[in-house]
Amino acid sequence: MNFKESHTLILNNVARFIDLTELEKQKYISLLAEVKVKKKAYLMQAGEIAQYEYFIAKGCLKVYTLDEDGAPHISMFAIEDYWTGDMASFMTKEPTRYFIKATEDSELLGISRSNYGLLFQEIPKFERFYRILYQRSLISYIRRSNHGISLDAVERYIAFKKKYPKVVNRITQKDLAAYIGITPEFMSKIISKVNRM
Amino acid sequence: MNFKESHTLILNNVARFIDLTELEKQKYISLLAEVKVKKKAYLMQAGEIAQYEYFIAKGCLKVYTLDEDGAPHISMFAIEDYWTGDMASFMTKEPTRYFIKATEDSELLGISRSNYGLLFQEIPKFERFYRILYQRSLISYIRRSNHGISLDAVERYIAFKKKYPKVVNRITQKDLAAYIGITPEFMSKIISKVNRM
DNA sequence: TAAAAGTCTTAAACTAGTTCATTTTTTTTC
DNA sequence: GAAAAAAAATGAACTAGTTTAAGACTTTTA
Repeated sequence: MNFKESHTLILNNVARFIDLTELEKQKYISLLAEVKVKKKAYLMQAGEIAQYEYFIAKGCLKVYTLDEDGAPHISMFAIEDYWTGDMASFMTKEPTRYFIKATEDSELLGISRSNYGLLFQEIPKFERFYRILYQRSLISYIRRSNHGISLDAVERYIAFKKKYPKVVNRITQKDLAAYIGITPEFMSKIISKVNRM
Repeated sequence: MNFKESHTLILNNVARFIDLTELEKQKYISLLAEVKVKKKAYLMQAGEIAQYEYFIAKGCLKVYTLDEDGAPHISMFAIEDYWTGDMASFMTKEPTRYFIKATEDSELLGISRSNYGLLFQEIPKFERFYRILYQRSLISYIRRSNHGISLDAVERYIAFKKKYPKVVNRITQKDLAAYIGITPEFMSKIISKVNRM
């Protein structure tokens, strides 16, 4: 994939909520950095300060923390047409507690902190874009955290498969367990149980 | 409390992120509805379509869903200077799955769906206000959903007490259990255990 | 201010999910 | 394409949190 394609993708993503003139499109693209991450490479590691927010043009990454026992907790799988990063660290400049690791060769577009600030000055419409983007993210986070509490592990697995059917086939069972919030052993049990149903 | 006080509160809240002229302040206030809810009364019930987003000037409310077994899961306690409602239902006009019930006599300011739309037309600065508000909510939701997964019940209780020391004394142990995600019986055990430490 | 309703405590039996240990299968790497 | 590394499956012993039940304490309401 050349960068023309990733630019088209991100412009289509933005066009969901705001209309940009040709000039604004060019300006926006000029504020983005092109980033490639090989499978198993890290885009971010705990302790660093997040310098970019990312749009994924191609590939798949897992976003996770490690608890005190060193066990990973995956908070999201980021694929094409999604946004990722650690907004808390990006905004506050505090060190992140997240790792972001590519599970496939991936191509991203990143916006730096200073360009993120510039963007609102130069194209105020982007306040609206991000207002709507964050509003929608908030809605889906709230839904998800409710599911996390009120459903048992089997139901959470079935809900994930239903909501992200394409993702299930691109990730390992172990990573899925770390996302669902159970051990790989129990995940294995669940899957063979669900398949038998 | 008369409404002047609640207006001052909401304007101070908004002033955290944007500056308004006197005229804009008046315009904004004119778009808000004054709402009072008595203790134990509902601000919202599952099945309704959310018509307002609310700012709490005074009081305390619990936001919760009921699972298939009829057990409540509290997703937040909303107190003075916080915002509440069901944004998903407010935005999509789908019926809400939430109940919002006052745990104390409360006074709120509500913005209707049509006024929310108007607000952005009349005072575009509010795109920025909500962009930042949602961004910060998102950050705290992400933090919280991570805690929910990686901490055990005792740790979740201690974290809640530390983060919201004023709220703990205003709610019942039963409601706290429904928020932490455990049974009231186990909550009772935890509290006597933590007090003995 | 008495009775009713709701909340809190305690304890024993139970269950969803963990831990640990071993074997089989799949994927990666040279 | 063989060897090494990682992922998946299986099973037995274990634990954090649930369920059920019953009595004590507090708050609400008439």
